[in-house]
Amino acid sequence: MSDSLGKVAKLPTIRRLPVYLHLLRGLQGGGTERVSSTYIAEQLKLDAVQVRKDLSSTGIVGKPRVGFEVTGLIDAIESFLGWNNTTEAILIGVGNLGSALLGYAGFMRHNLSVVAAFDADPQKAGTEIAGKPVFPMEKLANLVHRLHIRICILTVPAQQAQGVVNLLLAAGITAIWNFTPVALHVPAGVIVQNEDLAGGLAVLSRRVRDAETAHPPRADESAEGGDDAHH
Amino acid sequence: MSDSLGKVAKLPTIRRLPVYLHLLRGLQGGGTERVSSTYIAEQLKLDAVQVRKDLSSTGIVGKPRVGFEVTGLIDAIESFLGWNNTTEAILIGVGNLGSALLGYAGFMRHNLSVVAAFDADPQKAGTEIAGKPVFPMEKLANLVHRLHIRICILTVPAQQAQGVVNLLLAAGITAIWNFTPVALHVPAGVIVQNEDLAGGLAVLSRRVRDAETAHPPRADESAEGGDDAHH
DNA sequence: TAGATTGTTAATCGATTAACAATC
DNA sequence: TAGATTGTTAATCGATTAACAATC
Repeated sequence: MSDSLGKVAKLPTIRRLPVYLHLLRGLQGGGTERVSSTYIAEQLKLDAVQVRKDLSSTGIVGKPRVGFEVTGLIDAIESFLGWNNTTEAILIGVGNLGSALLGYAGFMRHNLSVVAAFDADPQKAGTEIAGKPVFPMEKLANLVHRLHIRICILTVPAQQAQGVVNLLLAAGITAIWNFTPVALHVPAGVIVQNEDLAGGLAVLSRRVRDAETAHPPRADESAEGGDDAHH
Repeated sequence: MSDSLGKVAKLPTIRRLPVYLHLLRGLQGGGTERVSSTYIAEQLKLDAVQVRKDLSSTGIVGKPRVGFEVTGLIDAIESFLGWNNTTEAILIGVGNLGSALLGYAGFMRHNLSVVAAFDADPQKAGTEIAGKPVFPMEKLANLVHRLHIRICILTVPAQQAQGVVNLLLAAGITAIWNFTPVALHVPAGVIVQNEDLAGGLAVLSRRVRDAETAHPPRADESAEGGDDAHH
């Protein structure tokens, strides 16, 4: 039963699928009809075997000697991710990041549609951001029930994260895309997907620091570094 | 030499460090002086051994029976990530996401300071967003050189990504935090850190889809799904 | 001392990479 | 057919988890 809509795919594979999708859409726009795993691997700096394995987990099969049909691949990936039919979501916390995500065109291309936003600040209620209405928190439960919303994008300040999540759970939300740095407490069966910008920044910072240790910056800049980093 | 500022740490470990940091800062704010790996593991839903291994890669040592000093841990993690002295960066592409990141307070807490933004749209030049000046692309090379900037946050449309990266490379940028879905082409030695929102959304989408397959939604909503997902 | 906690070494698990058979 | 490409099975690599010794 769990295989009826595609094989089981590993998390790293799923993360790579949107990258394939982006490349394939470009090819499709340019009129290309078939593509080989070798070509995809070159373009994305991946291993060709990995590409084939990733693609095969969506259920698609290629033709030896020929490659894959671009359109078929796009359909397979979209279908595998559930991106072929629109899912509605709400967003909570209309600060900098929340406002940006409201206007982020990428979501619609991925068929996630944010239908409403909420904020604890009563000043924000009644306004619109990127064409999306902002409501006070009191309206949350009612709207979620009425529209059968299951997904919430969480962009509130860290201190309020768990409190808001409790409201979401009470309202019937079953999946949370969590942009806060908080480990949310939810009952079994509720999906929490942590989107950790700080984690990415940490990796970047460390790589920059490693590179500087290997090749120290020019002497005319020495005032900036080299002070207390040694423990 | 490569060990002088901490042991080598795996990428997953580095990604987790900011999560520890957030918890520890909360503890510090509450006046807690010491903490055990067991407690941290409970709070963050991690394995205690993993917590100890992660922490030990920053160079810190705990005391058996006692635990770790909160302040010492914070210092060790910040120092390990290079977050104890401010690094200056620029941002290119002041759209929705770019604007949000300009105002994203999280960066300052992590000691990355965005000093200027750039945009190809001449209408945006001369304005300020979140207190940060927006310049036309022509000023890029000059400012990067003058301020010895090495890090760039890239939030331009996908089509323009590689072209802008070429400008960045010419200007002397050596590290790019890439928010576009494009596999950037850079020479060896230049750091590219891909921050892939679509990847996170893909994982969320797939998990939601899996959950729905296991426990289908109520019958009164059947119009929404179950159409063409079967291959 | 006894007991709790750290830190390390070994075992397991999962993902990537390599080798190769299948096929158009 | 010959050759290129797919897809799978085995081997390697890396990260997590488990077992246990060290220590305050």
